[in-house]
Amino acid sequence: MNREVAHSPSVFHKTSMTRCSHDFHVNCNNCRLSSICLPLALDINEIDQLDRIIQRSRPLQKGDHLYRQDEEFRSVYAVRSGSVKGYSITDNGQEQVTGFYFPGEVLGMDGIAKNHHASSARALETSSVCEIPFDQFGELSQRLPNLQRHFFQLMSQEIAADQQMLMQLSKNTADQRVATLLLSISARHRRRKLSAANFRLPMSRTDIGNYLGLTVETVSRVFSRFQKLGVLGVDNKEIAIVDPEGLQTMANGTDIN
Amino acid sequence: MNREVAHSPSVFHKTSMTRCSHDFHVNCNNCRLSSICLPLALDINEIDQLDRIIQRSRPLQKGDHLYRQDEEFRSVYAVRSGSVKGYSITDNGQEQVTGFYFPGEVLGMDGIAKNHHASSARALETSSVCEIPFDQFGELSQRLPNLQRHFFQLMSQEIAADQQMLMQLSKNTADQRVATLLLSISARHRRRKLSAANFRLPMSRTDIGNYLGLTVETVSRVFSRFQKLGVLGVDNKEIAIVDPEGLQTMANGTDIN
DNA sequence: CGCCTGGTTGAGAATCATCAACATCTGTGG
DNA sequence: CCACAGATGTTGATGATTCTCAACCAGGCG
Repeated sequence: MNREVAHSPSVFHKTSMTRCSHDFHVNCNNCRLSSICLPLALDINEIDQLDRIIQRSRPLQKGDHLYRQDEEFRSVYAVRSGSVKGYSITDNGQEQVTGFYFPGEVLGMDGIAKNHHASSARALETSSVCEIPFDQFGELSQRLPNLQRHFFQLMSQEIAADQQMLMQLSKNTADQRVATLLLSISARHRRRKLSAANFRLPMSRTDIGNYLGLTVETVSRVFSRFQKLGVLGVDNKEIAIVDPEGLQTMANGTDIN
Repeated sequence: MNREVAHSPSVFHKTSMTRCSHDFHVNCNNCRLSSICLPLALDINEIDQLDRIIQRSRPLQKGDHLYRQDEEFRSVYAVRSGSVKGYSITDNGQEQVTGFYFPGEVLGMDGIAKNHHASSARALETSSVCEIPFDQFGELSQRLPNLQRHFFQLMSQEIAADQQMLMQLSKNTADQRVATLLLSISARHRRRKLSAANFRLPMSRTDIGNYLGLTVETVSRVFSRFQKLGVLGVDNKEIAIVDPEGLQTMANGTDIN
């Protein structure tokens, strides 16, 4: 059971003494997120088998890494609470934010191909995650068709989402991009039975800009403009969607079709 | 109407397009592409099982669809010859090219999630493809760990590639985007043991622009500029990479950091 | 209290889109 | 085989969105 690896800086590989000390009672069956997370397609017995390979550690602090680019790939992760930012660094040292992950969402799948993580992931706030060792997961999904199928679907979803994002970056204005991101975050809150209208953005303006292919300044201006138009309420990271329809219109492109 | 080729015609070795693609008894075992395609990770016996579920139809003509957006998802496809364009249509009717697929490459995986294709795919030229019915494929990969693993990797690769593309669109100039695309196509030719320096682009300038988030005019100008700089030879769709290093420099960003 | 990070706002600059004209290619039918 | 028409590609002039540079403000923390 000694999987601790000295060369790895990830928190997961140096928490042996704290694992299971507080969280042993959390499992997939009693997890509020099971209906939108990996267990989604499984029956009780299957969930139990999945649960047995999942590792839960103590919460990550803001800024802690789940994994780093080029590190050996071992696991995929499901966010349990908090939020996580995925990003990668180009050859010439620029950062590109590749996604934001909220509770119930799975990340790390881009590392499967090369057995090394193609991106890094760090907590945007205090967060906890479930680690799913991929070797064991592969074996398990060999035995559970439902699990295999669901994971295929999960990866497919990620592909489709990324392509949606390509569209964003390729065709949309700054206004449209920001509006779309806010609507996406709103929808993900709704999925978790949280307020779709009022929420706190866990990421910085810089991260938003980076993700959307815009500068901080532009993002800030868009927020201000939306507020002035009465579509949004903006108080630093607190966001209120005052006029959802209006925001949707902005996302579609201001001009009438 | 004689074509007066005023610009460096010597760099071109016209690529012959007359390869016979209607082999009658094509199978994965005798396919030239098996080492870079789905069979990659399988042994002879396993390839045979895979081969048995693959359907091969007569070649597609230029413009023919493999599948259309929103159509029910049944299969993924591997390109055997020719080339394919993936694209989707937004709510407001705009087209977004999501990828170009060359022999040995697999497409259609974005349809798995919702059981409906999230994009369309059409042949850019006369092409043949292998159709892989996904139900059977799922069952088979249930029995063949190697196949499951390889397909996980394939999807992961697609995710990583899309995220790479996000970076492109988000951070790079027109020059960098075009340079990167050309280098990508070049590398994929090399993988198939074809000339990495001289090839024919199967897609239109419009498609390139659409894919890269640029207008046709911009793409055209970049091509002209690269030619003027002695990096490329451009004769309509025939491309000669005259100075690969130079092109790589353009892809990285012209300015030194 | 002052520093530092993160956010906002303004003015000017740059890249790329748009509009427009023209050139070239393709393929179809005479 | 040629002629023509529509599609595709090229080039130029102009303009808009967004970036860059810069100043300033606000909040958190030593």
